Order: sequence, then structure tokens, then C-alpha cells
Amino acid sequence: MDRIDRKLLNLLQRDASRTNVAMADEVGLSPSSCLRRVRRLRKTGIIDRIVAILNPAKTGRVLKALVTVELKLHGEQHMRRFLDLAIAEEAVSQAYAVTGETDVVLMLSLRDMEEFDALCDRLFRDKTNIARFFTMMVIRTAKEETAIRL
Amino acid sequence: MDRIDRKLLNLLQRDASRTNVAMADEVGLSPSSCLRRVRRLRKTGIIDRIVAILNPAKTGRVLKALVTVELKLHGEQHMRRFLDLAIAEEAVSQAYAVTGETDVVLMLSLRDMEEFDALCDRLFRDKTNIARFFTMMVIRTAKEETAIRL
DNA sequence: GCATCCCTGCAATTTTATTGCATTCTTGGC
DNA sequence: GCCAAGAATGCAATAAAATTGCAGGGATGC
Repeated sequence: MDRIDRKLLNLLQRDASRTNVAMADEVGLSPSSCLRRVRRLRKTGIIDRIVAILNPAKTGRVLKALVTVELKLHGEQHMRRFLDLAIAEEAVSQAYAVTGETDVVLMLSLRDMEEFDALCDRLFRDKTNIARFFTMMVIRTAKEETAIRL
Repeated sequence: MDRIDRKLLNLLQRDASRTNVAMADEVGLSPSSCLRRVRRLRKTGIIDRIVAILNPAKTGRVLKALVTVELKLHGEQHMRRFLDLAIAEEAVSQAYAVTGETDVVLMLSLRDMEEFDALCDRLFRDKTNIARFFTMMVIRTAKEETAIRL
């Protein structure tokens, strides 16, 4: 893991669609050496995966919301049961168990408020183990970064 | 945007490193048709970008934290000033202005608590416009999904 | 019914990825 | 400082993939 590897990772985190030939050129290596480095980075797991990032607005998911959830019962099995419910939801893009005043934080990507309403029904109402939940609708996304600075 | 486009998007959101030939095979198109579809999806912006996702743990960023921030002064310029400060930080991977009890929510990816301490110094202490902030350390990541279901 | 437009597959061509191999570079031990 | 072992590099040949032109098929609107 040297300077060239870091350079490759930075390039790939921005745009992994460029060709190996172009990458080799940018870092000053031959295509074969460059390819072997990238393959090593993938095999060792530093590069987890290569994916397409869609534009949420163009897919109809125009609303984002953060929800903090406080459970009534905090045991491991109760926590797991709720998380399993939550992660099965398409609108839930992130789900974390956290320290602090609340137990779980969810990030939602929603089509509209109707979807939010239905989701609340499934996750938070009635017989579930929810003490309280607070919803923060996202007004502005200032940063949303998949890349990691090396 | 038909069934095949959706299939392509789902495939690419999982693994964009496969070849066009393989993709064409999976959706039952010829490579040339498949390529033209993917190019159209990129040109129209539905596919925003293709990126490498790194394994945070292998890059030394082993801690995650969510921070809710309440500002003293809520004017647009004050909000913007704080957000600009926050998004300039490498450890801040997501930053949102939100409705509700707090004004801003940050997602942090940290190397250690020392980095957190230093970050707090820069963003929250002293002369800044911070009324309060609450930190939730992530205990468990149950879901962290870049893909959008179509 | 017909013209138009879009999409498709095929085939030729260009570009890229991949691999073996000889050489160079780096590193650790002495 | 010198040598040996392992790792990384560039080159060249080969295989595979991407790209493009073109002709045919199907849907759409008039």
C-alpha cells in the first residue's frame, strides 16, 4: 500500500468506469502493472465492490428522512427483532444501533409522504416494541460521500 | 425505462465491474444493445456515477458516529457557514440540514477517538455558533445500502 | 394502412484486458 | 556496503471486450 495504491483508490472512488489503460496512464504505470495492483486491492478486500450510484431524484425517491427510535425493551433479541424489521424495508437505506438517548437510527429514502406513513405503520405503530421515535426530514443534503480520503 | 432497464440498474447497483458481455447475457440482450442501454442510462443521469466502495475497516476508519447539532442562530447564512465547515472535514461523510429538534445531522467515519476529539474542537467548541450537540456512537451497522430498489 | 422512429442483432473493427517472461527494484541479512 | 530473495515492472503476444455501421423488425401516431 504505497502512494500509487492510494492514488488508484482515490481515482476509483471517484470514477471506476474509466479503463485500466487510462488509469495506468494517470498513475504512470504500464497497463499490466496497474491491472495487477487493482486486482490485488480487490482481492485483499480494500476495494469492497464496484457499483453504480443512481440519482435518487430520477428514480422517484425525492424525500429523505432520519428517524431516531427508542425501544421499550432493550434486550439483544428485541433490538435484533426491530432491526430485522427495519432492514427488510426498501425505503430504509441505513440502519444503525447507537449509543445515547436513542437505540436505533434509520435513514429513509422515500417516494412521498404516503410511503412514509405506511412505513411508520409497519415499523412503529401498534404491537411493536417502540417507546418513541423522532423524525427529521432532510431539508438539504450538504454532503453525501461514498469515498474515503486516504 | 422498461423491465430490462430496471434489471440492468439492479445489476449495476450490485456489481458494476462485470463486463457488458456478461450483463447482456443476464438480461437476454446482445452486447451491443445492452451497451447502448447502459450508455443511455448514464447519459440521462439515472446512473450518476460508477465508483469503488472501499472497506472502511481496512482503511483504518473503524468508528462511526452520528451527531445531531443545534445551532444558536438559525439564519440561512449561519446554517451555511456551519455546513461549509462540516463538509470540509474528511471525517464527515454525510451532512444534512433537517427539520425537528436539531438543525444538522452529521455522519462521521473516524479512525479513533482522538480524531473525534479534534473534530469536536474544530466544529463545536469555542467561538462557533453551536447551542448543543449530541453524539451517538454506532454500535452496530445493520444496513448501509447504496442501491435503490426499482 | 403507412411512414417514422426506436430498438435490435450481426459482423467488422478498434480498444482493452490478460498472461508469460525477462528485467529491475526493494528489502533484509550479513 | 554487498548479496540474495522476493516483489514489482514493462514488453509483447494473445484473448476478450467494447464500439460502430448497417439492415431488419416492431411499435406508434396520423
